[in-house]
This record gives sequence, structure tokens and C-alpha cells, in this order.
Amino acid sequence: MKVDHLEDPAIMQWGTYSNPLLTPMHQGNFNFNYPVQYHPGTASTYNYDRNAFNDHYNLAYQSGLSASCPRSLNNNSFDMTGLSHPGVTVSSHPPPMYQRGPQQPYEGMDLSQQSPNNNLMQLDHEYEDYPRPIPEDLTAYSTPYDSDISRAATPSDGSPLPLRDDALIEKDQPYAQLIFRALKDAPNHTMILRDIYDWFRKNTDKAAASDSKGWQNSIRHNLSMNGAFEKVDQPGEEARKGFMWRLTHDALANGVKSTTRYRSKQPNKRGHRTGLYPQRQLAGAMGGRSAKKQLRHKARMHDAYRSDPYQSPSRSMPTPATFDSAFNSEMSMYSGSPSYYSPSSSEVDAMEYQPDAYGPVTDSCIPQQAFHGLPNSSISSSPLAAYNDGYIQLPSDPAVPLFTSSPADTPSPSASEPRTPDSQGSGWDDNFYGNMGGIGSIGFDYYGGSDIGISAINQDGFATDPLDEGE
DNA sequence: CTATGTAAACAAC
DNA sequence: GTTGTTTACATAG
Repeated sequence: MKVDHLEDPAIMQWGTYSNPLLTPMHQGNFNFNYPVQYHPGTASTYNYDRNAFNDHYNLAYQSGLSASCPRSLNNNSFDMTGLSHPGVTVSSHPPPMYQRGPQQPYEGMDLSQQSPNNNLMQLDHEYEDYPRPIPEDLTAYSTPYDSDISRAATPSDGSPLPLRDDALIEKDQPYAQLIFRALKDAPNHTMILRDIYDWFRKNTDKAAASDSKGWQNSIRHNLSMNGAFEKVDQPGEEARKGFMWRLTHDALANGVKSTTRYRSKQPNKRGHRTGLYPQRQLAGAMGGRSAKKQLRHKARMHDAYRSDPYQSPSRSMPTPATFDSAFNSEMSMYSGSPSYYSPSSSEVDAMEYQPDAYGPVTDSCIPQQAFHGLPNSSISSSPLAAYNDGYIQLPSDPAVPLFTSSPADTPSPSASEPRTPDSQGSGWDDNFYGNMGGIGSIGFDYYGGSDIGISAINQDGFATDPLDEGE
């Protein structure tokens, strides 16, 4: 087994990390008059494969000024993990299944955005190099974590270096955090459950510490309960095995928040039901993978949506790999916004699950980080901007200019402004700048159009939200 | 109280 | 048996 270091040493220079907000990409001469060129069919720009797993790989980002975006231009393109770099033909540990389409190099990509957090990258050597996947090889999934990689410190191995010193901290992190890390390092930030298990076996002591399988239960529990993780469908035969789990855009941008989604707010205040569920409502009566196709009891979840500022509206539904356009237009803040557009039960039920809803989206979008330096007012007053977890959605019409040079020239927000349903009054708009999702990235929280706060991501990947409304 | 871990019931593979 | 959802209890802080 080869345990090469996959990273280009030139890329892996931690010391060069300086300011996440001042990466070369952002330092480019910006004028905000450029109309975004949208070439839906430009093959050289992207190669959209309608696939759950490559939707993030197909973007060629050009000079940081414009991008064609198959809607789900992902943070991975600007990855803070540093794992999927242009020109680097290997990524750290993608199981072949995960990558269906060929990975496009990002010509103009910024290589300097390295996470300052060594923890996030220390695991790379654990994974094997692997050849570029055959596109149609969807069924031959083999976990990248071979069981025999007992990485028990084998000094003779050459480069054992299982975990660095700071890794010790990692072990004490909560499950949600660890899962976050696992996914963050994964290609597309997506993994299947078993690989998450394996990641835990390798990189944490949760597994070893417990003789039982409680830790797996906990992982599943967290995956289910924490809004940072979303399910995406697994194409092909493997779909039977379950979903893949992916970090939401919002999680990438904002970090993980607590796993409190459905937890009862007032747990049996009085009457403490000491005895184990004598009168207990059947726990998990609604559980199961049936959620995949039958959206049960959505209504009762809406309370949870409101109470959990981290929740995406349709957690029980597998999230299409990229935005379903209807979904997108209906709820443009599809994740991460506290004031959600809460679809009614019937609406949710109407949102039938479409396994093939990965179609390209008509809108062009550019990452908000491209607007670094632009006054907030300019952005928010743009008639085009619809903030969407790290991206600015643009209408299909490429002729419409984005911004004018002077604020005075800015056309007043028209009625056609695609605002989010709740951004007018009480909605949140998370408008992230900088290296989206990177440690230390900063975002501005808009509340009803007013810039009132700043969020940041701490070293642990947890978002610090000074305005976290706890209800 | 909140955040988290843990156990477990349960449903649908 | 596995995966995913949900409820419930315990406990640390």
C-alpha cells in the first residue's frame, strides 16, 4: 500500500496562509461593472454531468471574475480544505464511486487558500491514491478505508504520523464536529455512512473507546439530527445502500452548529418520568428510511425548523445534489437561514422526490466572495443579488449588468428583485466573504437588510453566531 | 437551561 | 443486519 503524500508540497505550505480575505483571487483588480458571462453550453467551461457527486467539480473559475455555474458551484472549488486542487490529479481519498465525471482542473484557481488549521488536513496521508475513476463505474464502490490499514503507530512504516499533536484535541470533539471534519476532507464533502464509520475508526477514539456500537448510533443520530449534514442520493445500484451524506453549503460557510434539531425543548419539565418509558410515546415510530419517499408528518417538524436556525427545510428529503430549480426559486434560502420559508405540509409533500433532479440550473451564479470589497449596500441593493448560501444567483440574462460603478447609478430594486421570501422583513441573509467556509472566514449577517453582525468560524469549525436567535 | 452522548424503538430497506 | 428518524434519558457545564 502506498501512503504517498498526495499534496503538492508547494500547495501544502501552511505558513503562507495569511489573510483569508485577501487571497490573490480577491486581490484581483476588481471593478464591479463586469457583466457576468454566462455560457451555459461552453464545454470548456464546465462539463455538467448531472451527477450528485461531480456537481462541484465542474466549474472552471476564470480569473475570479466570472463563472458559469451549474448552480452548485461549490465551496470545494475554493476549497479551504486544500484537497482538491487544480492540476493535482489526485485527491485525497475519494472512493471511485464518489467521482463520476472527470474532475476538471480549475485553471484560474487560487491555490493559496489553505486552511490554517492543520487538523483539517492531517489525514490526507491516510488515504490512498487512486486512479481517475471510470465514469460509468458506479457500482464498484470500495471504501477507501481498507480495514487492514491499522494505522496503529507503525514506526517502521516510514511515515506513520498518524495524528499530529493537535489531533489529540480532535478526539474530544463532539460527534457533529468530527463528522464535519470527515466530510470536509472528503471529495465533494460527501461520504457514505460506512466511510464515516471508518473515518472515525481511524481518526478518533470513539470507536475504540466503546466496545459496543453506540458510537455508530451516535454518528447516525448526528447525521440525522444536525442540519449541517444532508443526504444526497446515491446513483446507481449503490442507492440501496443508503444515502450519501454531505455537508451543506451552509455548513461549509458557517460551520457546524449544535445538534438540537428535534430535541424536545421542554423535556418533561415536571413529572420527570423517571421510569423508562412506561408511558413513553413510541420513539422512532416515524423513523426509518421511509423518509426517503414518504415525507411523513412534515408539519410537526416545522416547529423544529423555526427553533433550529441551522436547519434546512426539508431534511427528511434527500437533497438533490444541486438545487432543484423549483426548489430554488421557491425557497431561495434553501439552507442555513433561520427564518425559513416553511413550506406547509402539503407543500412539502408536493415536493416529491426526484432522483434525477440534478439538471443544470438556468441561472448563473457567482460566489459572493467575488464581491469582496464591495460595499454591502451595493450588494444588497443590486437588483440581481439573491443571496444563497454563499452564492449570488444571477438571472439568466447575461445582458443585465450586475452593478454600476456608483451607488447612485444603481437601479433601484425593482419589484422583480428576487428576494427571498423572508428577506424583506425578518429574514436572514448570510453573506459570506472571503474564503468561504475556511477557518477564519467571516460573513456578514443581514437581518432584514441591515448589516448587523458578523459571523466567524472558529478553529473547531463551529460557527460563532453572535446573533444566534435561540427562540 | 443548553449541548451532548447514549440508548433504543421503529421503519424501510 | 443496515440505514435513517425520532424520542427519551442522563449528565456535564
